[in-house]
Formats: sequence, C-alpha cells, structure tokens
Amino acid sequence: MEKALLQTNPQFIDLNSKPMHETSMQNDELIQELSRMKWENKKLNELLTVVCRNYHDFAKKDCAEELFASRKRKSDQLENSGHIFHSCCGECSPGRPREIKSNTSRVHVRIDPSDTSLIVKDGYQWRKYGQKVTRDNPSPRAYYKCSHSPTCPVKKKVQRSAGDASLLVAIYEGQHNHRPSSGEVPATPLRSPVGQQPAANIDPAICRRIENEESEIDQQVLVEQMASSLTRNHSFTAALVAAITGRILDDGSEENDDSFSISRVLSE
DNA sequence: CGGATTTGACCGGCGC
DNA sequence: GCGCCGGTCAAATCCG
Repeated sequence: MEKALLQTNPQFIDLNSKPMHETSMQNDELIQELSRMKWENKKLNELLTVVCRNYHDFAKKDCAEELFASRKRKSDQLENSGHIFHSCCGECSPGRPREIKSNTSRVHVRIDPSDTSLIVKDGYQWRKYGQKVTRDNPSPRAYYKCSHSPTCPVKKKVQRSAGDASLLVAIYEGQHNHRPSSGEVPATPLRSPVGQQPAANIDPAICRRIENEESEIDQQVLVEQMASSLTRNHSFTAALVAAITGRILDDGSEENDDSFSISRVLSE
C-alpha cells in the first residue's frame, strides 16, 4: 500500500525503505514539504466541512420536496425537520414540533434501474415486515426492522425515488445498540444530488450523526465509527500512512494538529 | 424444519 | 363521523 502511494505520490517519504538521515531530501526541501503538508491539512479540514454542509443541505432539500409532494401526513414528517406546516398557505415555517423524532436519517443509494429489489446493504441485518404502495410514489415502500438483536429498536423504510428509478431512498429510525454485522459491504450513500459521484463508503449511522444536529453525539463512538468506515477506503489508508510519515517528520513541532494530508489523494 | 418474505387485514392519526 | 392513508401485524408461503 505504501509502495503504491509512493508511486502515485513521489513527494511522500518512504521511511520503511530508508532511515531518515539517509534520505536525499535536504533541510530546506523538508521545510517546504512540511509547509505544503500543513496547507493541505487546512484544505482537508475545509473540504470535510463542505462535505458535511452539503450533505445536510441536501437532506433538508430532499425532505422539503417530499413534503410538497404529499400534503397529508405533513405534521408527522415535519416532526423530523423541526418545522410546522401551514395548511392555509402550503408553506413551512420554523416552530415547535408536537413530537421530535431525533433519530431519523435519510440515505440515498444508486442502484441498477432494472433491479426491482428494495435492498440497501448497510452492514446491518434486517427483517422485512411489510410493504406498501404509497400515494405519492408508484413504487412500493418496504418496511424493515433490525433483526440482529431483538432489543434493537431501529427500523428503516426503503423506496425508490419518485423522480429517479435508479435511486433508492432509505429512511432510518432509531439508533442501533450494537455493532454492524461483519462481512457485509455497506452501501454507498450519496452525499449530493443525482448524477454526482458518490462519496467514500460511509456508514449510514455516521450520516445520521452528521445530519442530525440536535441529537446528542457520543464523540467517542462517532470517532470509532468514522475510523471504521474510512479505513475501508484504500485511498484513505494510503493517505493515513503518508500523514503518519508527515507527523514523524514534523517532530512534534505542530501541536493539536489532528488532520491528515489526504486532500491530494481525495482529489484524484 | 426454521427463518425470512409476502401480502391482505387491521389500526390509528389526520383532514374534511 | 367518515374516509384516506401510512404503518404494523400475522397467517400463509417460500426457501435453504
């Protein structure tokens, strides 16, 4: 992995193959390299901020579109967005919802349009308990419960997008009280509208955490989940090696800098 | 044979 | 109160 990274990114130093003092890089070159890495770390932080913001905006926009598609049950759905629907004018305004379901999230998955199954592989084990055709969408909606543990309260609804048959919309309710089942490949949720490239494999639970700003965030668990998801990405793991290399070179001179030099890899 | 899926019936909330 | 609709139940069926 490191070798592949070095091939594509020759600017990274291979500490495994050469001791530090034997590298051909001069001190001024090292200083320039460190400056470049710090600049990339800053860019990465900005990139992650934009990704989170884009995902959040998209989820809100998509929710609003579905609300206008169906005038009924608006109050139920708006519980999730924290808005109150005014039936007189058909518009939403901020207000105090009757009941806030704080653990609802939405994940979009690109599938083959010819694939009629309503299956979203997200690393968890689900049992289907119902299927309905809803008014605002000709395609049926499937209802699933988490079957990994009888005490797990998580449910999900899966339905094709009304506007795009190649897009599956999975709505998750609740939070898992266990880890994902092993050996399953998580689906690739889309961080942006139709037609754009999907982001790296991100566990839906993480998307839910990002989207749901009002829920309490268990920072430690979140970090563990993000690490678990990101390490499935080969580009990320390769960049991580480079980042660690950079940290070693940094010799502790930069305190509280927890970001990584991966913007170059992510941009490829 | 046991677990998963299917599918019609039923329930409860909401609008009129 | 009635009808519509989304969500859930549970018996029947399927499948490994």
